[in-house]
Amino acid sequence: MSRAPRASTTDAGVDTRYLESLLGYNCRRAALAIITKFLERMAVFGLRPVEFSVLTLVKDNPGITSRQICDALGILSPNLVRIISQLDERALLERQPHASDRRAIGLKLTQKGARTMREAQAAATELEASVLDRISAAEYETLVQLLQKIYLPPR
Amino acid sequence: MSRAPRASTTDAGVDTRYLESLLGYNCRRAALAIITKFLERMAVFGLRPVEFSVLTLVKDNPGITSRQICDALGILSPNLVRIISQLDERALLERQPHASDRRAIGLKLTQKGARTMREAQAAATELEASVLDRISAAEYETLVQLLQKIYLPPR
DNA sequence: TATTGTTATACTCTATAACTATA
DNA sequence: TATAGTTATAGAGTATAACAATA
Repeated sequence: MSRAPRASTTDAGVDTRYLESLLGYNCRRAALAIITKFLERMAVFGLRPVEFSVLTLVKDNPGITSRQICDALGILSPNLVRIISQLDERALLERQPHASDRRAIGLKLTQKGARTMREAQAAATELEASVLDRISAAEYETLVQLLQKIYLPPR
Repeated sequence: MSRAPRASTTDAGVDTRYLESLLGYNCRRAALAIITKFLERMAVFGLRPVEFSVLTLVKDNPGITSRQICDALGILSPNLVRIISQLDERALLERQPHASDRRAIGLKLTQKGARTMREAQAAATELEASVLDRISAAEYETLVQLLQKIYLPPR
């Protein structure tokens, strides 16, 4: 694990080499750069990253519960309540009684929600493609796979 | 840019494939996983990620100003004031009049700060090494380089 | 007129405890 | 006794406006 790579020094002559050798620092800076563009592009749909993620899970898993969303996204249930309520008020999803468990609530997209997500995911895919200005398609695939090895439980 | 990789479905049978195809999502999840370990490991030094980053910059750039730190880390000056004050109160760094600009304040580590950072950076390097349980040394190097291509201005 | 450091402040995000209704 | 969803609330993190001292 070599501790001193290439980027000697940043803009104003500040030595940032040590920080740039740390994986957590680089992940966070890269995530921030990408999310900033995501925020700008998704503003037209009124969707922040969490809302986009929640609606994606509801789309691909009709009848999913809040608990399952929390587990999948790593967020806490009290913090999901308002998000779901607001998406419901905006008529992007609807809550329906769960088949077997009367404590739980199944979620599914409304027609409006489905339409919005078709457009939003198309925009997200465009954004993904735009990183190919900086890295090759092969590097992109490698990057995604390596990131998943970092945070996904080993299979 | 292929849109449906390997990890079919997560723990509770939830389909997360689309999210896992997005770079921003993967970066954020990986960053979160790494930062969680960082928080645990650095608790003994009482250092959060920002404080670790600030002290690192002060260590490698004695006399650095708040403005330069803000630029390098991408944080806003009003939010740095308290961080610097607290590090000063803890006697980890000290403020000294700037040589040429009487508006600015130069920062440098105290002896205690230097000692703390020697230990903290050793711990950080250990943490870096621990990701080699999940990826190879070559993959590690590749990952860091690709992440920097994402967020650093092209050179 | 612009910049460094600062205060005050607001808004979002994240985290914990505790309640209800079901299981 | 445990779980799904909820409420209330506290603490981080992040954002903008405005000021004093200096450039």
